[in-house]
Amino acid sequence: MSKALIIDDEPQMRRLLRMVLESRGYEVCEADEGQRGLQEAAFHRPDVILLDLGLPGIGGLEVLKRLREWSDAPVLILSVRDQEAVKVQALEGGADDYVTKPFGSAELLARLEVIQRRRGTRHTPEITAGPLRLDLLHHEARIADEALKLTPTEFELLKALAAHAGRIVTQNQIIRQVWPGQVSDPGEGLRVHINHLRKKLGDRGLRILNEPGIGYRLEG
Amino acid sequence: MSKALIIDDEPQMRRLLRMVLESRGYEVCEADEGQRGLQEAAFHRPDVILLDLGLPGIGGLEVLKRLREWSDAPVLILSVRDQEAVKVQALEGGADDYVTKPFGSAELLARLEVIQRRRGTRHTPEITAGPLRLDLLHHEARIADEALKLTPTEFELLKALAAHAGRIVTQNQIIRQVWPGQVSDPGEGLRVHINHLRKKLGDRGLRILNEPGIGYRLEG
DNA sequence: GCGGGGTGTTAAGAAGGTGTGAAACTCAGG
DNA sequence: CCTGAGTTTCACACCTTCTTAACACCCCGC
Repeated sequence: MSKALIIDDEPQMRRLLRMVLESRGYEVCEADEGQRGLQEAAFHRPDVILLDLGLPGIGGLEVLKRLREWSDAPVLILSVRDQEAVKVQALEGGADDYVTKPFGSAELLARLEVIQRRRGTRHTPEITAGPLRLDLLHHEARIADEALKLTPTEFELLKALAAHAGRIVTQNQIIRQVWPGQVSDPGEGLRVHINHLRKKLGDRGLRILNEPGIGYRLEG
Repeated sequence: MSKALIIDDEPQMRRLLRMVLESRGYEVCEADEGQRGLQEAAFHRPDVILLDLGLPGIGGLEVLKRLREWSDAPVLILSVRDQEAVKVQALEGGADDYVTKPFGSAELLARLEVIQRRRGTRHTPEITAGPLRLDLLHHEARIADEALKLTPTEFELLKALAAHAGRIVTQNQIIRQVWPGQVSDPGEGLRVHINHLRKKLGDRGLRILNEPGIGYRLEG
């Protein structure tokens, strides 16, 4: 059973959506405003999010932006006609599809299933690599349920490596991710942080290997 | 066992509702008029409220409005046909669902359970974390039955931490929840309130730990 | 053996985040 | 207008983290 989150300020629209979704077997939660929508998303980890662009307070685009900081959940935009420009912005900002009000329930359900299948129903705000689990929402790292105490830079670095676990990650790629804004930094301190990470990882089945002249590889 | 409050001016309707509800195991209390309904709601803290829109004196909408100033209890509206406009107003005013008179007992009970379950998972009237208990409805905080005297900000802050007790809560997450509307505030005063909270928590098995550069964690 | 590029390790100063007390400000109630 | 609770701002000491620098090392080709 999939969980869906509705973020829309109009109670009638929420009610309509809830009926349609629940009739199809979705578990539904709602938010009437962007801020609360983000909280609900963090709390319920919905499998799909229906987001109205015309929200009061922080707008739909802003909600999407903040959501995408930690969540990969598929997002279906609900828009009215004459919002073409904003719609494009939303799609560029990480939305998966949109429907234009008014819409039929059949169309809505169809698009929902498409974007969920496309994403593979994966929405986890975490990265796993062997025994390692990174909780991006809480900035927590665990190896087999044992918490690691990492500094922000170390966490970001490990995230970069774990996102492509088993494959080489270029020094440039790492630097761009950990130190945004730097362009062609020689990566002075990178070696130091790699060193720290290796010590903290210890001997628990995870190793950071060096590929001379290229970058690093996380092996588990 | 759930408590239900009936607010309706027709004695026959109250009698019918009471029978249906009690047969399902509800504990029932009644009010024949809006003002009294609010008093009953405050006194009995019902788990669900059945509210007739066609009340004499202060109308159903007004009752709902005043109720929502302090209560999150799910409200089921009882309406007659040809009250579409008012029904919509009620839903916008915070009602959870409605049934149209005349209605079958099966439909009534089904809707009751839906709106209770809907509120039940999330809108928990309280949050607990170890010895700590937060009563969200009355803004009361207790540690092992000993009341804490918290300011509104401190309460909201503790709520944010307790909702994810044991896990890190990012500074951004805290700021967004406690000071909605701020965007990228550096969180000047956050440290001060954390300080106050720590003093008030004292040494009672609850600690607020800092994760430098990331956020805070409530440990119990 | 020697030198050079890249890497691992360590230490220390620089930078930035945090704890804390007190003062300034806001705002409702008397 | 004053008062007091609550909130925000400020200043400064303190601590963690980041960066920088220095040096040892290891693998190569020469």
